Amino acid sequence: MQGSSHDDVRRHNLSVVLRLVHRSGAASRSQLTRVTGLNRSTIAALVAELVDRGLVVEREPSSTNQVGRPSPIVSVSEQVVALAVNPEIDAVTIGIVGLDGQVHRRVRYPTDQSPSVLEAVNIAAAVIDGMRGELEARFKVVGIGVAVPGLVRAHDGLVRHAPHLGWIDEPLAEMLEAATGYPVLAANDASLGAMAERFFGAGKGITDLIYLNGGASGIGGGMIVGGAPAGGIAGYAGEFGHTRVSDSERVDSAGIRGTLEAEVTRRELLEVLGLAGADADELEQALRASTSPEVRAEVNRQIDHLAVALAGAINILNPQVVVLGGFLAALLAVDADRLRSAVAKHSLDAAFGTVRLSAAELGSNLLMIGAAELAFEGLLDDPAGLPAGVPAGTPAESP
Amino acid sequence: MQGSSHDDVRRHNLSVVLRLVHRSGAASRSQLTRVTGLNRSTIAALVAELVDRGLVVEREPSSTNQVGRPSPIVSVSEQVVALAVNPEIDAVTIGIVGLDGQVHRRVRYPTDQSPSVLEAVNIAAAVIDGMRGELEARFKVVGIGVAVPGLVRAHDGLVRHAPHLGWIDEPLAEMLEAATGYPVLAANDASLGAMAERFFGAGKGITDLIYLNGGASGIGGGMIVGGAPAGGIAGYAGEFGHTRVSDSERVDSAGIRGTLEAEVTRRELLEVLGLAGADADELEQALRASTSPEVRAEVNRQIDHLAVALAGAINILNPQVVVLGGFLAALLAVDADRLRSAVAKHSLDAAFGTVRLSAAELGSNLLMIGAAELAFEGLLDDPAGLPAGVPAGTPAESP
DNA sequence: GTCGATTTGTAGCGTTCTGCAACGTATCAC
DNA sequence: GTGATACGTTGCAGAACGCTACAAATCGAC
Repeated sequence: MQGSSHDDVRRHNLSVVLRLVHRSGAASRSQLTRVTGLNRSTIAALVAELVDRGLVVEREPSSTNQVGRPSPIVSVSEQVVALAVNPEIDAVTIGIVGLDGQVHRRVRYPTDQSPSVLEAVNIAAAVIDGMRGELEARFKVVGIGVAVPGLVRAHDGLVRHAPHLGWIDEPLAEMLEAATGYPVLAANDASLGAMAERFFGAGKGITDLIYLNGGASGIGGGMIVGGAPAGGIAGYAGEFGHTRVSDSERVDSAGIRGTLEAEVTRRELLEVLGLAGADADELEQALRASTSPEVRAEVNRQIDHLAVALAGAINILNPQVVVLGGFLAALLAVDADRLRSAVAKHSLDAAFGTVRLSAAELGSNLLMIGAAELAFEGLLDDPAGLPAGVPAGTPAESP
Repeated sequence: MQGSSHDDVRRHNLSVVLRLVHRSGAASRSQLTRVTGLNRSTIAALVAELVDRGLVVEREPSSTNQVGRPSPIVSVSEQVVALAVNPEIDAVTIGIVGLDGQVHRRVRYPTDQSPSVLEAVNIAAAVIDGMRGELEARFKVVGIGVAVPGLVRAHDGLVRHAPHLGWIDEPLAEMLEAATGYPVLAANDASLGAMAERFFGAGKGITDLIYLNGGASGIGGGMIVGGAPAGGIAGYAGEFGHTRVSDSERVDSAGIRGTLEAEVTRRELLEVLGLAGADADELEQALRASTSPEVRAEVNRQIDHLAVALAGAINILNPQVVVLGGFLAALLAVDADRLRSAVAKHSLDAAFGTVRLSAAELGSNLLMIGAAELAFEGLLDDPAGLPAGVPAGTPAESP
């Protein structure tokens, strides 16, 4: 419950302008005046300050087809980037992501076995050190965002429990910060996926959204509630995978019976298809192509269970859009009608009537964009907070 | 995505100060400076404006036991009230609620049968007309808030579906506004209950909270997510009653099978106890007193099903507190340990570890306070928005 | 190609609100 | 009573935005 003063007004307005160009990619100054409701002269001053700080650039408009003096186009500076890190069971992926959402570079560093925290940190730090020349020459790095497949405590980036990596209570953010010298934030991968889809994917402009992702190791999710990412009190929110959907004895990765994650699995789809492995696109292709009644039965079984979980979430959250990623998107693609009517059977008409079921749009860049967004958040909240025009600090010694 | 100007700063600061005294009941000016971070002189000016507008009053502190010049105590004016209306299956309740959360008056108008919208509006309007003399002499009325047992569209107060009242697509707010001349807002009763408990009851100061209420006609709920009431895209959020908790064939009021509302019912508790009817306290007494194994078995069955729904909600929302009202509070009171361990069995340790399970505290005033809060919301957001001035019939101020 | 209409950038001024510093005042402890 | 402390009060300065007037750039009509 804080009061605000003039400094806050300026900060807020800078933040609003930077967020707008961050999300839209580019906007004319006159568009900014209309959207923000601020005065022309104020927008001019705000944009000038953002240009000074090296966060945005102005360029002449190309051809407007409009009467009147042309308004300069404001777009995000291509030099401002965040680093994205995503440790997985078989690799650590590191990326350079621009403030405009563009993924400049992505390095996937495969590991023989599931990496320990120390290994993951060392890999990330080594890759980042390798890029440091490029980063310092061409870019201004605001920080590092880490997408972790597990529960992450929001405020300090402690990994409480990442079952598939076998991590428990690991101070990941702290370690990576010490190893690289950049500020580090970490969050659950699916929550970041939700944020990415919301801003740059299937949920553009949506204020209430549920995102569910199906991966090799289970089902995770995230939500946007009332326009803000909902993390819960400690950042553990969004665990849709452990929602109960049946009375069966199957257990999930957390040992809970009859849950979504226990009933709806990528592994079983691959098995019934007779495939050893497949990426998301291949799986979807195979499911569509198959005419086997066994495959069909398994797909139907999984769709029906997925529907129960979705209906429950929809009844509780009344969202506008449900975004499905990974193999859940494949289930939607194969039989959207069945999924829709199954959800309808378990949900309230009023709440489900307006819901759109969408497949995720961002594909393999999803987590890079989401993690980067996490790192950008501080800058977007307070564009004047960081020192203007100065790249991030010096590297510290490795642990 | 709006910019802010000077007017907004002032409005925001007035709003912050009024909200603080609204929730705390009273605070010294020096406390306000500390909490808001604003300057002494600014607080003085803000409080002076709120006093001018008749929204708060200042009084001399009684005994501070502190060195230094005593700071005036700022508290909400007792003249500012909202009207609360709650149509139910067997009565319409109307109340006068102060900005300090005090319920000045409550009138329960019983009906022979479930009232139609028109009847409910007419009853409310008649009762309010009856109070009008008092209202105009002693109070300043900011508006009417209605707590409806059903789905209500947030922005215009249309009752989409109130199953127990048999209302479908009724423009309740509009009708009551026309009948009384006061601005009217309406929302789901359980969502308002969540808000009331959050500000004045078991969830004081909590930012992430789930509220579930068990009534004669079913189970409703509401949530506070990240400090804000979560209504979803149309205000239908919080329907925990229709969460699936078993594979059984029992159906709930919406015709959905195996849901919380189908399995956990007040009626069955009364039946097994051999009671014809009982209020919440009597039911709790009877359950505690009973030694019958049948009663025990039914209680356990209901607790176990309730636990599934709570666990699902906790996994998804990661709240700090779960507040149970109505007969659900009785289940908690009878065997909190069983409920706790049953929830633990279905939820993630990290998410459930920190959750407090509480009984609702506000009892019979819950919906009056919640509905009034809805009506106050506009005033709290913009204390200067309504015409300034002194309520009618106020004695002239001394020179 | 010139002229008017339209839209937007730019510069200077005024308004509003908050912060700050100095001073006044009420209470407590001795 | 006297000093210390905390807070209210007053006057002034600074910061940010809106407003107005003017300049500039584009389009369309003739």
